[in-house]
Amino acid sequence: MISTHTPPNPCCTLDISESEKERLVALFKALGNPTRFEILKYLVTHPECITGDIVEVLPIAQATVSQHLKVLREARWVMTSPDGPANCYHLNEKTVSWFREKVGEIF
Amino acid sequence: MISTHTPPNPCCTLDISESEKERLVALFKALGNPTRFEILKYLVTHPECITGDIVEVLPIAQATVSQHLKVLREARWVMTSPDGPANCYHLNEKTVSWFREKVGEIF
DNA sequence: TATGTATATCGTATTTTTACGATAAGGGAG
DNA sequence: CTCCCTTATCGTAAAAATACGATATACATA
Repeated sequence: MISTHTPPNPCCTLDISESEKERLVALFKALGNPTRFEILKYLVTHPECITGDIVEVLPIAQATVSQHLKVLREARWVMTSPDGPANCYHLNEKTVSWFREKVGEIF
Repeated sequence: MISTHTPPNPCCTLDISESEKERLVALFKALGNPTRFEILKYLVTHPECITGDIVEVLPIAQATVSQHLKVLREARWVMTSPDGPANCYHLNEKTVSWFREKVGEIF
């Protein structure tokens, strides 16, 4: 059988800047972990909850949850605001809508 | 300051099955890597290309590209069909639309 | 069947991620 | 100031991801 392949056209590429690409990869990476996905899913339905609530729901140590929350914070999937001695977590709606927009553009 | 926090309502959760969750996490994880994201981005604008085309574009070894392609295959982000002695890669449109749909449902 | 081309897989070294207990840090109550 | 509650960070061990050269596999052709 003879190959039907022709070399790809090098001119056309998606209009995504390097920094946008890095940002998107970071967002994908942050959610590419079962625990962090679970946390985000929880925050969708429990918009205002403190760290302790999340720790209670998950079967892992408090230190590990805190570490995962840090990853989600640094990826800006979530934001936090102090609530007495605790920390209140909620989705970062800006990130969510930006992510959806970009996913729509790419695919 | 007194905390304004009230315990979260445990009854409501997103309607996502365990298997759907695992599938979504795997999709996120697969794209949470700069090289694999680059490959997928390339496939969007170069719908029918062989492994060698991708290897030429990327600054990493052929073996590494092949390994990343395997991850994308196993996550079902891409499909492959033989083309002579080579392998022709293309996006898995079913996965793309399912992913978009689920992202829309969650966020 | 022997050869060349294209790609996947193997074995392995290095880096990164993940998880934990222990400890520190920040704020409110007494 | 001292105690307590909540959460973040530190130090570290184990597991997973990443990258590479070398090698195997698959296919087409002479």
